[in-house]
Order: sequence, then structure tokens, then C-alpha cells
Amino acid sequence: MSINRDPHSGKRPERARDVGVHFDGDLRRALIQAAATALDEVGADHLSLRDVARRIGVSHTAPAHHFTDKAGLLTAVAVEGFHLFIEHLGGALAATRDRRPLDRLPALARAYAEFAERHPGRFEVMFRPALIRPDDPDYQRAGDAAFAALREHIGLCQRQGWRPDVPTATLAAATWAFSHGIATLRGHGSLARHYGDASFGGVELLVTAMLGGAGQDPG
Amino acid sequence: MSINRDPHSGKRPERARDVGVHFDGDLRRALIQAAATALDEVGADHLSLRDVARRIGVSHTAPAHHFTDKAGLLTAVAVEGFHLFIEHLGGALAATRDRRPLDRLPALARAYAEFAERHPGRFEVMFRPALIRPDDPDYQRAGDAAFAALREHIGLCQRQGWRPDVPTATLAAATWAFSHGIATLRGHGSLARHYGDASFGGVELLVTAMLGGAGQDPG
DNA sequence: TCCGTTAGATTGACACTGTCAATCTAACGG
DNA sequence: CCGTTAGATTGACAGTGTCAATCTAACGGA
Repeated sequence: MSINRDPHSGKRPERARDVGVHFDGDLRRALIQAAATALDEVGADHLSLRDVARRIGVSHTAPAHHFTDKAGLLTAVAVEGFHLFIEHLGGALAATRDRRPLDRLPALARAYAEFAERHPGRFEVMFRPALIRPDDPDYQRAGDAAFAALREHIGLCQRQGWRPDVPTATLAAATWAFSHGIATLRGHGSLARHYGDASFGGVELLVTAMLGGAGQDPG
Repeated sequence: MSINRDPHSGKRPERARDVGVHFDGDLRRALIQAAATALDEVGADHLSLRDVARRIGVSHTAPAHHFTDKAGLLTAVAVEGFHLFIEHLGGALAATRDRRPLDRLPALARAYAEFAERHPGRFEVMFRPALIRPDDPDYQRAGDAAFAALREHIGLCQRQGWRPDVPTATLAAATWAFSHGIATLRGHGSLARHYGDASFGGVELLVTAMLGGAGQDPG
């Protein structure tokens, strides 16, 4: 068991190893990782930079030193979160490759809700601009990419005959908002309270009900 | 202009009058009012009990003394917010009395978004359980009443032939989630960014697009 | 008139937070 | 061997939520 070397005596003050988070000289990445973990554990409201620093055994100002700000660190977490998000939604689409595009929307909304449940902290910072720097280029790019993926799938639905008269962006925004509403209300417990079924199957059911004719032949 | 009397000299330390918020002996109500105002101004994240106290000129512990907690005060604001919310949605329904029930859903979603824009602070605490005491009876009652109102209108739609086969709670939850997603994403600026039209007309358009056959004769 | 009780409100302290200036460390290049 | 520089730390500051202790004024009975 290695013990903290006094930073003034040793050559490399790798205190982070003591708590299990090893950063190969890349403190920046370790901070993001620790922040994301802490975020999922305690929620964005109770996250403190000092706690993040403590988790990897560095000084209490290390996070701000690398990210300027609390908002800076959370922005980095949000960007990383969006990448994970896109990956997760992509997985849901890949898993339903055999179905008709429109019939895959419930699975997409389900994946949306799954992500929100599995990574509540990341999800929180991704969609709460007050916590971050919403005009950060990386953040905007990541968000744009997520929406573009959805938009592409909606376009696919339309090319198969689903509401070809409506602008793709409109349907994509509507689908996004619907999924987002489900995921957030579900996270609040509102779905369980008012709807009764907060399971992922219940999520798919909501989408099917809203789309209505989704199961029937599109005109 | 009355000046603060020294609380130790005068008979009634009505310091609150100095900043324009007069509470007729009802400090509790004044605190809720001040908190709601502050909330709409600075957002829930930057709200401090001490600032609320300063706004009405009382000691820094007065809010916690009356509401136990920061969460206690915010819960009271959320309850009051839900009452206002129900009133606002009711107004939208009353204003569209002449249309067919299904055709009034876009106006309902629009009212939802309007409320979120006009009272961002209240909206925030109403739908962020981490800030409040979600198991507070008054809070639950208020939220239930809001959902019941929506549910009732959905039932009306169904009685007129809209998807009578789907459980009312399902359609109500779906409508709620959709409206909620629109309102929150709109508040984040995501709608303006990805959809382009963040106006209230744009909000109605989203609902119309999603409901699809809403404008046509229900089967 | 006086006194004890009680609810309402305040004071003062505590630990904790984000941020900032100043400082220190170690490695690099000449 | 020395100066520079980037990375990280120290120490301080104002603000915050919360809690125990205290104070205030009004009320009800003797």
C-alpha cells in the first residue's frame, strides 16, 4: 500500500493513487471522471469542487485551476456526457435495425430514459445550462451531434411515408421534447405517481400511444 | 419616509416596510413572496435564504425559522406556484372554449410554456424535487390537482372520439410529458437552436405536428 | 400591578463552499 | 549552473445554511 509522499520530498506527488483513481499524469481527465462519478452520486446541487479534489487526493483548487471555474468543469462533464449519450442512443437504433423506422421511436425514447436513469448527474449537467457554459463550442457541437442523429432517423421515417409534409426539424424537435419530457418527469417520480407505470416498457407505451397510428400502415 | 426603528427601542420592528414589501404581521407570506420574486430573478441555484431575508429586512435566520429549512421555503413556493399554474392552464382552456377539445391541446401546451417563461423560478422549484420536500402533502395535492385538470380534458377528447381505446392516464401522461419537454427545452434555448422557432406559435406547431391527424375528423 | 409563560424573532457561531492572489515545485533549454 | 515556465499548492476572503442560545413583546391569571 503506497502512502502519500510529501509533495515537498518526493519527485512525483501522485497522491491520487491512494483513492483508487489513477491518472497517468492526466489530472484533467481524472477530474472529469471524478466529477461525473460524484455528480451521479450526490447530484449537481450538492457537488463541490473541493469534494472532487478530495476524491482524487489533490489540492482543493486543482479543479478550478484546470477548468477556470466550477461551470468549466461541469461543462467538460456535459460534453463527455453527450458523447456517451449519442453512443447509447446509437446502440438502441442498432439493436432495432430490423424494424420499420417509425416503430423504432419507442425504443429511442426508452434509451433516452435509460440514459437519464443510469447517469443522472451527467444528464443533469447536459440539460441545465445554468450550471455550465452553454456557449462552449465543444458543448454546442456535442449537443448538435445528438440532435442531428435524431433528425436523421426522423428523416428516414419520413422517407418511408410518415408525415412527409411536415418539416423534418419540426418532427425531430417534437420527438426530442417528448422523449425529454418523459425522461425528466420519470426521474422526478411524477410518472410513477400520475401514470402508474414508470418502467421502461411504460415509456415505450407512452410513445406508442402518442404516435397513435404508429403500428398501422403509414399513408 | 420611515426609518428603521431600533428593534430594542421601538414597539414594532416593522423593518420590512423599508424595502417596499409590507406584510401585515404575516411574515410567512412575505417570505414566500420574496422568495418567489428572488427565484424568478436569480434562479434557484443562486437563491440564498439570507438574501430573501435581506429583501424584506428581517434577520438572516427568519426564513429557516418559519420553514425549518431552505427546502421548506422552496416547497412553499412550489405549492403556491402550482396553484398559479393551474389557474393559468385553466385560463387557456377557458379562452378556447369554442373549439373542439382535441384542437385545444396546442393552446394548453402553449400555456404550459408561457408559464415556464413568465415564472422561471417557480417553474424550477415545482419540477426539481431535489430542491424541495417532494413528499410534502400540500405539494403532492397541488401537483395532483394540476394533473387531474389535464386528465379531465383528455377524457373530454376521448369522449369525442379521440383514441378511446387508450387509457386516459396514458394519454394524459404523454401530453404532460410532451408539454413539459417543450417548455423545458425551450427554456434552455435548445428549441431555438435546433428547431429554429422558439415562439409560442412554434410551440403550438410542434403539438399539432405530433398529434398529426388532430386537425382531421376523429374516427 | 406584577409575574410566568410562550411564541416569534434575533444574535452569534460553526463548518463548508467557490474563488483569487501569491507561492512553491520540478522539469527544460541554454 | 541559471532563468523560465507550466503545473499544482497554500492561505485567505466573503458568503452560505444551519443550529443553539438569547432576547422581545404580548397574554392570562393572581
